[in-house]
Amino acid sequence: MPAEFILVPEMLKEERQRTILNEVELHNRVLLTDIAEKLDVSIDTVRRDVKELDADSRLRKVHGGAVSLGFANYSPSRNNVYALEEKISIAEKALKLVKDNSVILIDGGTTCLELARLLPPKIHLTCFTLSLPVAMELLNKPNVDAIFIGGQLSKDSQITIGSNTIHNLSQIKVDFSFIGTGYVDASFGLTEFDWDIVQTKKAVIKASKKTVLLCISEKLNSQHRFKTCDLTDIDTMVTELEPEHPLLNNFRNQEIRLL
Amino acid sequence: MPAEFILVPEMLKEERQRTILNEVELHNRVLLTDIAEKLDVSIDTVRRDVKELDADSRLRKVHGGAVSLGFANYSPSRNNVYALEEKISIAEKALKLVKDNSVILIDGGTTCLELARLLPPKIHLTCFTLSLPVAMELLNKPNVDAIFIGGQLSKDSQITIGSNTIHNLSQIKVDFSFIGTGYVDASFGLTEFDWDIVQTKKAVIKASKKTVLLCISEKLNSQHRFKTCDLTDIDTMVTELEPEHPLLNNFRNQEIRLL
DNA sequence: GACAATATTGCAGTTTTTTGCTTTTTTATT
DNA sequence: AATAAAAAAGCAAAAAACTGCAATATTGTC
Repeated sequence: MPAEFILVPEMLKEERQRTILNEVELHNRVLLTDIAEKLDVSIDTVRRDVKELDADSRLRKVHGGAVSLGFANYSPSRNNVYALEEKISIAEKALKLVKDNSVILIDGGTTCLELARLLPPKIHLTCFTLSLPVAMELLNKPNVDAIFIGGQLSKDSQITIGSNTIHNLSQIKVDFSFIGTGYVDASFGLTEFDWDIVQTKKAVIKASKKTVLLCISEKLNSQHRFKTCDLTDIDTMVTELEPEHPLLNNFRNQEIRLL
Repeated sequence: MPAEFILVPEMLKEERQRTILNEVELHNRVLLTDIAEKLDVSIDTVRRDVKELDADSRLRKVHGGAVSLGFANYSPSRNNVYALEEKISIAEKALKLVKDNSVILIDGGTTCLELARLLPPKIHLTCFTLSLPVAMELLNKPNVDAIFIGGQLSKDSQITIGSNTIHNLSQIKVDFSFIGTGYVDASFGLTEFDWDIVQTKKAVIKASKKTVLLCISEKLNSQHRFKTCDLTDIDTMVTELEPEHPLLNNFRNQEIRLL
């Protein structure tokens, strides 16, 4: 810097960062260049400030600017998830079926949510979902193009259901869908407690070239009142067990891949 | 120091620190160089004073100066929504426009989220939204029939955008929509940073009989690159200010209701 | 009051931070 | 794949902070 231009810092770093934060909170999104111009400092300084604020989790740095955290740090309490270990191991196995640049659909339920959570940051996907928690999770995946299937929201299952949802599903065809189920039995197939959800799951299966069922072993050999589909409609069933495990014997003679 | 210039300290250390503290409280920040000049002591002395005051948690020392504690303080654990008080007061005012058994739409953004949050448990509504956080909130309202407008998810704004969303919006007509905006100006109208979001907001407005803008006063008289609509397209604007507040003068001669 | 022990202040030299600029690498878009 | 924009890395100048030190002030004790 030429000696004759002595810059008196008219602003402390602290103030500057406070201003940036205000701007971000206020407008949800800012450009680094705009900030630099407004504060009359170099873009580098702004970039460094934003980097710091990001490190402190005060905002989120994005290419070219920054966005407010909002609810990005939304963390549904994962502590009280039943059989989390098993579900994670299922999700890990299912993850191997997810090919880069494919088009998939992820259903609701805690096991499917784990799958969404485990998607690596670098994977490139088009991912449909009708689950609010899954959608929230997909927001954190930089290379996943997430599309939400709209419709009426079911309060307990946190997914969209109903005719609108089903119609929207009828418009798509994905490579793989990953679904959960309430109950599964080798001869009765997949069943549910709720009629609306059954209708939605049917539409999901119809919208998929291949359907993968994620299901902890505890649900095997159980059934309820409304039927989603036969086991033959499922291409792959993933449990936390080894595929050779005796508990899976009933499912072995079906035309279904165990994983 | 030459013996003939004996400087009687016209100020005790105690007084000096009191003065520094006052200055900080008054202006939220202070430069060490300014203080040194003002008190006519060396910069080192000021530095040492500030260091002490910092150690006593009376202010926070930063590079080049000091800032008041309140200024620097933030509670990351606490709900870190910017200007939460104002937004709640806006949401409370807007809530009065929400009639039982009506059909409304709630946009994304923190202010709109507060509105969703404030919906009383007993209110009976059909509520559309394209915001994931708002949808999550609506799940807690037992008597609200929530419908999610599906489409491509925008990671930053956490709302659905794009042609599919716009098409879905074209199929509905709600009594009231409650929207936010990035920027608003009396003559330039509502503007945004993001083109896709503008298109979506346009579709929202078109899908509404009446549109209510929720906007904290800090955003008044600001603008950005893409235009959502003119102020005349908005029926009611809700800020945290009294409708008679001078800051709203520019907006008074428009055909818009201030609240 | 004398005097030693302690604290305060300013100064000079050194180290650390901050900032803007340039160059290279990465990322996004067409 | 090509292009343009943004980010990262390295560099240098300047401001600020720190360190040790000497001069001075203050305090406590006799």
